[in-house]
Amino acid sequence: MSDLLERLRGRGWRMTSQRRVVAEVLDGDHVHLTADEVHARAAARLPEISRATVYNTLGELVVLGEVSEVATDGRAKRYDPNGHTPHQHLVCSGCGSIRDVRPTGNLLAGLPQEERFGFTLSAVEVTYRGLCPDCA
Amino acid sequence: MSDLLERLRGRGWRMTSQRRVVAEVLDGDHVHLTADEVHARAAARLPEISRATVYNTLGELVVLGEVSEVATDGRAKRYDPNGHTPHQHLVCSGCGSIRDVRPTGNLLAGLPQEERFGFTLSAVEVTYRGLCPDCA
DNA sequence: TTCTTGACTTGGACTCCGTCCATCGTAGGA
DNA sequence: TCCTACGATGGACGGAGTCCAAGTCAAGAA
Ligand SMILES: [Mn+2]
Ligand SMILES: [Mn+2]
Ligand SMILES: [Zn+2]
Ligand SMILES: [Zn+2]
Repeated sequence: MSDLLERLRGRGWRMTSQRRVVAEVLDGDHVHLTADEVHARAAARLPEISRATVYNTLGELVVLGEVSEVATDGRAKRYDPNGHTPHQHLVCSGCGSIRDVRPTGNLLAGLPQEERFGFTLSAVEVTYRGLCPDCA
Repeated sequence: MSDLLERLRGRGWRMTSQRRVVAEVLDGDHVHLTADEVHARAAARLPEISRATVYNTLGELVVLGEVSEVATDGRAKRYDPNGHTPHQHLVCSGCGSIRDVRPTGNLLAGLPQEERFGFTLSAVEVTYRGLCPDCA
């Protein structure tokens, strides 16, 4: 994602300091931050950045496929900078921590034709739940 | 779920008209209603029932395992009366409709040991996304 | 370099979903 | 029938996210 800014410029984005800072925050550790966490980290570099702009920018990055949204529960959505490498999530039922995981096999294949009810499948999201070593 | 009321009585539930009505609403079609939809249907039979009571009762039913919560997006949670038969969901990206589906195979088996990071797995949720025949 | 303009940002109001709480009512046992 | 602890009520409250009118500024034009 280091060339994210290039790709955005290539797509005609006006490169503002706000967008740059949000992109840099996501470019750091591959964790799964909430919008407010992104805002807090962005504000550390650019104090006046508004929540609305963080939401706008995250939404744009999602549409562009650079970032994906993860909604594991009824809490705040988390933003996943790992947008280009398909993967699934392992969520701790205790502390809520999230790990990226790569299950084997074709997940779509698990749903037999007669269970598809005429739908055109496009994606599968799998959430594995359990207790992490610390919470066990 | 027709004997739900029996099971609840057996668990020491005080049987109020409110709880009875909420259970009856869920006992109808096996659809996936939001809490407010449950409230609307319950209020058709018992006009004074409050939203708080609907939320309380749904929460209790979830804890008892009679009903499960489904959070497919950032919108309102949906309540699934199909609590005793494990199944997954097929969600239309167009209209948001939800169907119960039963994938084949052991879903937990898809996550190899070295991808479990010491977690003790307890459940897997799979959401298949695509377009329903109407939206395609 | 300066000018111009429409894309972008801002902050606050607003909505939606859900929780909390003080108070009132009642199911069900004595 | 009476008592009382459990449950219901509704209104205040909170978190997450959206919307909007007004102000700002990135970047192309000259
Ligand atoms: Mn991820
Ligand atoms: Mn279901
Ligand atoms: Zn944990
Ligand atoms: Zn549809």
